Amino acid sequence: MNRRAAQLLQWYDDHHRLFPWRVTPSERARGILADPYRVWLSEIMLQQTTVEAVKPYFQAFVARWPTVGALAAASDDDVMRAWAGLGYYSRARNLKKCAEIVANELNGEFPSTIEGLKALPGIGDYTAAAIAAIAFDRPAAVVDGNVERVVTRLFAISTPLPAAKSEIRAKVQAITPTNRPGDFAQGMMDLGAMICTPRRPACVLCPVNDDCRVLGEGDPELYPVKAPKKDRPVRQGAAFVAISSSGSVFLRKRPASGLLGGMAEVPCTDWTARRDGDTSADAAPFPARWSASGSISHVFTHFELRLSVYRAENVAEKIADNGWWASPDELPDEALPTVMKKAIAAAIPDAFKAA
DNA sequence: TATCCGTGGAT
DNA sequence: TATCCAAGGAT
Repeated sequence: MNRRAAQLLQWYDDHHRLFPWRVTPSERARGILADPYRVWLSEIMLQQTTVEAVKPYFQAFVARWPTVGALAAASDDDVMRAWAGLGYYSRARNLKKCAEIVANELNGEFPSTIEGLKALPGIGDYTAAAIAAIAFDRPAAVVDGNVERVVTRLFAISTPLPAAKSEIRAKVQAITPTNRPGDFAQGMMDLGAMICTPRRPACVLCPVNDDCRVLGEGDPELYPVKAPKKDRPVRQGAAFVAISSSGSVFLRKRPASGLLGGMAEVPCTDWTARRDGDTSADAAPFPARWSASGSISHVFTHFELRLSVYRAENVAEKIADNGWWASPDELPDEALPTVMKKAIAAAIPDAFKAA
């Protein structure tokens, strides 16, 4: 084993983080293996998402659906409701598809190879390598944002991301040991999260600081070099919160693909970058006594949305038939993305407050 | 390769 | 307040 890997593994033994989905190094040494289902579920949830945000969702999912078979047997709507608030909802749609394939076509067993894993929906280069290494002890090159940062610093790779990805992957493959590749991968990610951080890295505590090119000759904070980001345009529209005489709110289901695909919404106008779009009550989906109820702003990855919110009370439930009416009790459990909860809260301030 | 796709916490 | 960014994938 190369010296970097040995030092990294020793550091991981001493300083690894504990997570509900993780098997500790000592457990692994005693022959306890990670459950591929839990590894897969956690890796999907952790894509572009912080550990603290994932923890309660992971616990709720494994409590409700302990096996891939149980998840495959769940309804699509139940899965989307359980995912609501975590973001990137295509992950939830692909999660369900993947569970069905594994449960129904693969005898309930996840593939152990990169190729087999990558063939499944929602599993790309990173996740395939992570599952192969962590759940099956395959010496796969696991490259996430943490590893990109660690490796560009270790080897002083100044090619901007994402062009540097292939170069980084080759370096990671070269230093990945055949013994304990899963612990090595998790150790590299822990190192990036705790020591080799984006700002003010704790190089004095780093187990491989004696072999880091950037630390010797430059400023680690300048790595990785990234391509410049695009600016974020503003779009605007109007949202309409219709309330029935019993206090229920009218909801619709969004189209299955695209932004917030398959999630619930209150009726909205188009979200347009144009400034001359109609965001008045005249744009309402059906006639009612609409009154202005403030506005909300929500930042997506590639645009900022400003919504004028209108509310109407005592709306006859028969007036709209392309959705459903959610009672105050049901509302918090609907598959509502955060932007929709904001819009509803602007019209009904206590809609999502604990009873 | 570039773009689309959420959310919330840290700085 | 503005920006970054966190265990990326699909197209």
